[in-house]
Amino acid sequence: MSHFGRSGPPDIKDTYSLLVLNISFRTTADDLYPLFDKYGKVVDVFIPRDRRTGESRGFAFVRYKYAEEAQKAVDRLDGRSVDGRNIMVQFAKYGPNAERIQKGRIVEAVPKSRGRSRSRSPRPRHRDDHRDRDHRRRSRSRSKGRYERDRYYDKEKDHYRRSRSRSISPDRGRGRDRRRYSDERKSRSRSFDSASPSRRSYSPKRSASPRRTPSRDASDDKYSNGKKSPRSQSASPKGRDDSRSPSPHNSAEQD
DNA sequence: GTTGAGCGTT
Repeated sequence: MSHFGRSGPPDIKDTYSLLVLNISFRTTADDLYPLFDKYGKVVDVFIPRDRRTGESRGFAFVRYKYAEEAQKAVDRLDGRSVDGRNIMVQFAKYGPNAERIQKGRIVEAVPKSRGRSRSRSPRPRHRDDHRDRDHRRRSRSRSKGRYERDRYYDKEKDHYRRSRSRSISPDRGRGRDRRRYSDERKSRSRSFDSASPSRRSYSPKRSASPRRTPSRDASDDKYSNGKKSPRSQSASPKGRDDSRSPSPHNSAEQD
């Protein structure tokens, strides 16, 4: 039973989710499970991964069966050195089962009886200040470089859109690409053909121009969510590439 | 090979 989150949340009825932050990017659920399981009954361990790269986002969710055990793990593992990084363990708040928190005001934390009378690390937490959660997932990291690049294309986006609106219809370009990449779509990411400068035959000067509109971006994300990223996202990084290369054609990358 | 504030999936 090392596959957590493989089939979604197993049983979230009386479990308490803990948020583990500051973990290594290569830390897996199997690495955290034995660590947290020592302090209590761990029901599930889930590590969110990036949709595009599939890399770990640097935090995990450990679900305990009892709040007291969870609190104990928080107190014991909080600030602990894991994989060379000192992790931060705290109770999850914005989780899917956050309703119980506001309803019963349980806060998923231990009752006032125990309270956090033990010892708490006075770490500076400016999380409440940054309420823009949507901003964090975009510029989570080195993505900032892309962010600036997107802004740069933003001004050209309008010009680019006008050009192709009166000259080339989107259906024409897509129809051709879709026909050619019929078999590539299965193995290749859709982001590639959009970001490939060589693919833009009708606008070689502009080169890479994702021209991402909010609506398009949302749709694109949904597609990636439902079909493009079915890979396992749990403690099994072993067979992540085995199920994504059914094409015997090695020239799929070359045009 | 990179990054480091944060809150999650079938």
